[in-house]
Amino acid sequence: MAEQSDDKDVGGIAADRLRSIIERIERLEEERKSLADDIKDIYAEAKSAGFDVKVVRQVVRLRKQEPAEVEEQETLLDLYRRALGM
Amino acid sequence: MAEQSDDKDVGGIAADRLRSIIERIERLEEERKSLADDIKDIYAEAKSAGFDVKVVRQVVRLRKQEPAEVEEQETLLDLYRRALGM
Amino acid sequence: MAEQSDDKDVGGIAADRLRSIIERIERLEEERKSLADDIKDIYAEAKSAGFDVKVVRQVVRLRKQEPAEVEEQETLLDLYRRALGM
Amino acid sequence: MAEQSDDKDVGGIAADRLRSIIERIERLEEERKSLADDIKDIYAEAKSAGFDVKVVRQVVRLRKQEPAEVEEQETLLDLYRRALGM
DNA sequence: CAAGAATTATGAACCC
DNA sequence: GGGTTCATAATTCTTG
Repeated sequence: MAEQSDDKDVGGIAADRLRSIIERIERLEEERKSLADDIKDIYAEAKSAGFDVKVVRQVVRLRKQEPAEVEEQETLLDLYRRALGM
Repeated sequence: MAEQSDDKDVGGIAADRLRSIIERIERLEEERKSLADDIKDIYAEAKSAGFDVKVVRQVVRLRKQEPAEVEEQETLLDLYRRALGM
Repeated sequence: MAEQSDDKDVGGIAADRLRSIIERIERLEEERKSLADDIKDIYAEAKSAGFDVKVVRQVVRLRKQEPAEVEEQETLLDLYRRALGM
Repeated sequence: MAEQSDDKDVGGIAADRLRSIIERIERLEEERKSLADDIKDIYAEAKSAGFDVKVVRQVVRLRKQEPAEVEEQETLLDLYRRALGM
C-alpha cells in the first residue's frame, strides 16, 4: 500500500493523523478543565462572601436562557398555557 | 368559528384535545419514571452483591447491540490503540 | 471455594446472580422502551391534530417543574435578581 | 448595616459584589463554550478523515484513565461476559 | 444526512 | 468517607 504522505499506516490506519487529532483534543480539554477550575474558584469565593451558591448558579442559568426565550414560540406557548388554565 | 365537537376553543386552541394529550403523556411518563426507579434499585442490588456497576452497565449495553457491531467496534478500538502505541 | 447455593462460579463470579440481575434490568428496559414508544405515538397524534410538538413538550416540562419551583430558595433568587436589576 | 465599601445594598445584598461574581463566571463560561466548539470541530474533522468518532472518543477516555484502571475494567468485563456465556 | 433537541450515563461536589 | 444530589458529557432520536 503506497502512500504519498509520510504518514505511516498501522494496520491501515493513518496513525499520524489520528495522533494529531487526539492530541489536539487533549490539549483543548486541558484548557477546558482549567477554565472549569477557575469557575469553581469563583463559586467558592461567592460562597465565602455569603451568597447561596445554588441560587447564584440559578441566576447564571436564567441569564443564559432569558434571551433565548424571547422567541417566536413564546406566543404559542402562551396560547397553550391559557388553554390549559395554567 | 363553528365546532362540531363540544371542545371549547380557547384562543383558537382545541383545549380539551390538548388537555387529553398532555394528561396521557404525563401518565405514561410517571410509569416510565417508576420503571427507571426499579432499574436503579437493581443496580443498587448489583452493587451490594459485589458487582462493578459500571461494568454491569457495559454488559447490558453490549447485549443490546448486534454481535457483529460489537465485534466491529472492538476491532476498531484495537486498531486505533495499536496505531497510537497504547 | 465452597458455596451454599447452587450458583456456579465462573471465574469467581456468581454467574446466576449476575444473570438474574441483568435479565431483570433488560425486562424493565423493554417495558420502558414500550412506554417511550407510546409517548412518541401521542406526540405524533398531537402533531396531526395541528399542535406544535415542540411547544407541547415545553408545556409538559413546565408542568413538571412548576411545583418544584415553589420552593424555599425562591425568595433568595428574587433578591439576587433584584440586586442585579433583572 | 454600615458598609465600608461603596457597594450598595439592594435588599441586604452586596449588589456590586454579586454582579462582579456573575460577570466573571459568564466570561469564563463563554471561553469554555468556545473551546467546546473547537473540540466539536476536531471530531468533525476526524469523521471526515474516515475515523469512527465514537471509537475516537473511547480512545480519548481510555487515555485519561490510569492504565491499571483500564486493565482492571477490561478484566472484569471479560469475566462477566464469560459468566454469561457471551 | 446533518443539525439540534432530549434522554441517559458518568463524573464531580457537597453534606452528613 | 459514603451516599446523594447536581453538572457535564455522550448517545440517541427527531426534524428539516
